[in-house]
Amino acid sequence: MSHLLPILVHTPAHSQLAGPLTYRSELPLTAGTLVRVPLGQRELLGVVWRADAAPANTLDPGKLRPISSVLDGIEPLTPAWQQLVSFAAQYYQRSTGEVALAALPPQLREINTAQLARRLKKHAKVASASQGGGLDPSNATVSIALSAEQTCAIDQFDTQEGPFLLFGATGSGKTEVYLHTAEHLLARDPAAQAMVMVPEINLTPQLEARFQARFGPLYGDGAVVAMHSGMTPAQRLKSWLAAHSGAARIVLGTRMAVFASMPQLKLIIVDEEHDPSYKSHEGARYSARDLAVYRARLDGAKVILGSATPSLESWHHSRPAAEGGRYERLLMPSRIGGDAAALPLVRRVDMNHQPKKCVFSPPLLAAIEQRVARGEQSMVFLNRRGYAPVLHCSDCDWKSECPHCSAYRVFHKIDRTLRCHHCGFAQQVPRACPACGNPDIAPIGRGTERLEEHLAELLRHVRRPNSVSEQWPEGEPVRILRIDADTTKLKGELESQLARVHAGDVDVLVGTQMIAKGHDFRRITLVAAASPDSALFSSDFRAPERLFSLLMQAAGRAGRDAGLSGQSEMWVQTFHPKHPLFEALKRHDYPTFAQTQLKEREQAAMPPFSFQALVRSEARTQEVAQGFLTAASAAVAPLPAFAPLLPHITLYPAVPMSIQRVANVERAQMLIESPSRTALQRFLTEWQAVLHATRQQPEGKGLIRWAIDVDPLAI
DNA sequence: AGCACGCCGACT
DNA sequence: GTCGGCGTGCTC
Repeated sequence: MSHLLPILVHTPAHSQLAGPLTYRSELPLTAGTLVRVPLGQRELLGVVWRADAAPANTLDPGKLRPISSVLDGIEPLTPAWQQLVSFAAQYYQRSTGEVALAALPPQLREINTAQLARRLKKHAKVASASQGGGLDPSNATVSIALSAEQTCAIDQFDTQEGPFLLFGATGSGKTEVYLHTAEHLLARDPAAQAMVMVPEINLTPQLEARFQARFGPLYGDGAVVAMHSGMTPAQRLKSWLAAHSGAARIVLGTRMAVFASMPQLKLIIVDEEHDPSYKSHEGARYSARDLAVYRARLDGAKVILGSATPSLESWHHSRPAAEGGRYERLLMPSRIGGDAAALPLVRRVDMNHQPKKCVFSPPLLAAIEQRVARGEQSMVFLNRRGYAPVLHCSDCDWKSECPHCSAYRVFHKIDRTLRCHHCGFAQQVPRACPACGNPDIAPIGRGTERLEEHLAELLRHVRRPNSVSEQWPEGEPVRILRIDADTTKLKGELESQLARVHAGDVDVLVGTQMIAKGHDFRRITLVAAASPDSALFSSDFRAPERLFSLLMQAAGRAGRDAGLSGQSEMWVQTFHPKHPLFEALKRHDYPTFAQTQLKEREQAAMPPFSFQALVRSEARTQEVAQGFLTAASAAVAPLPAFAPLLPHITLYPAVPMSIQRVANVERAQMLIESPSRTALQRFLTEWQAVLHATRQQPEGKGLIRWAIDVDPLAI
């Protein structure tokens, strides 16, 4: 007698195939088993979602198709993993099939059973060969002296349940705490696994190296595996199988790693938990940080969120339990190395009192020159790449608008192009104004390219004193290096450029936020934010939080070498030196900043005191994009299912997105807000059907696509 | 989402 | 005369 099984395949929520599909199988299969099934003309990877009875549905059981094959050799996915997927799909309003299959390595979807069997065989051989390399963990404990704060944090971690928010200043040794907690865990439980998440691929190599150095000798080279989108499909499959089989003890990766199958997961670490990169921007728009906390509960694992500038959400969750907090705060306010390793002095330059239109204020320039003279390194960052954000004709007022987007094309002097940073459209810079023929078209504003050029000009006469050579009898010229997305497009370029900085082959580093994050520059004693003001008055209510976090992280780049930290400085050029954000920055005082921000958020009923979702729509015209949203929200009122929900929901009008047109597609959005997460969830679940139906209505004609973003980061 | 089928414009 | 555009429709 054959069994009927509900099986998930990759089908989007807005198709009629939202739920699991039913297939026949001669053999009974447990839930979580990976199978291949026919769907139409194709054969797809599927996951058996439940082992027992198939759901009653209207399909004729005689017409159900049989499973093609079972991917034996791969253990079924665990109930906890299935629950994580179910929750994520429901919370982020996507189909379970889409989330489940997107969480599996892409190569698993393509591979057939025979290929897989071959891979597994190879895999097993390699695994058994490297097994012998491990030492006895008990006598190999690496002893690095911990600070009192680190010891205290680790003790708290050991004795409490969590979730934990590790609030530690940059340089306070958070990584060492991560290593210790993982080490304890793996030594205590020979099967236990740990997951470590970092926000960006760029940051994985250095952390991976540290974990590999610590755990490789104990558990063999295969014990630490990486998971991020920069890996080849084959590498990803390999890591996934290692994690799934339990061979990998530590999985280190970006947000996608939160879905890794780890049957013995006992510890999750989310480093730089405030970083916006943890929020996915396509497909299911999940927050890996939030899912990590949820997953920890499902798997019975402990979770640590670490940051020097936590997200206001996490900070709020870690308020005292008496006030309703749910996270334990672990505090590490001091830098390692005692008084000598003090945080850098923050200097604000009031640009109102500097020469008009100057880019580098005289005092900042003098400070940089001083560092050069002392043989120390400086770092200047500016949140805009390219040479100038706009090209402008003074005669006819022509500007370098992108023909496909509602944005200016950025002037890149290096290859004399105008490039749209939204759609990628690039052209050679015209010799004269394309509108009126005026040859005098000028760049407005500045990006990192121009900053680098300008700085080189200003420092032209400055000489480095050391290593006096015959070629440069009066000392060598200043060496400036620019690092941004343009200089690091090719693989390995970032690494080689960072290596130059570390080797001391660079005096001044210029770049975007990229250089402010994570990289551990030992010899930098001056960090400068060239022009951070724009974020102060942004319409995005999270802009101040992001700016503060960026500046704190940047400040943390300075003086990491204890011997140099006494003289390290963070410079901020601003027209608003008395702004509370900079006041708090000067004192390195995140708690006060957070308190002020949270108070404002509470008064304005914004997250984390309310819950938001965004529906975005795209069409050829703004009218269609907005019309669809308006129609879908209007359709809600007469439906009885919404009656109990509507009192708790605020539906805002449809508006164009801040960059309204990208690649000739008009974009609109609608904000939905509620003081109750549950009410918002219920509303969205009901509304999905309405949105789908609206697409079939006249108002949906011409719509390209729509998507729901729960807990959006930018509005 | 894929992949078919299906009906209208510029090419070997 | 075909190749190929993307508009509906279906897949357990």
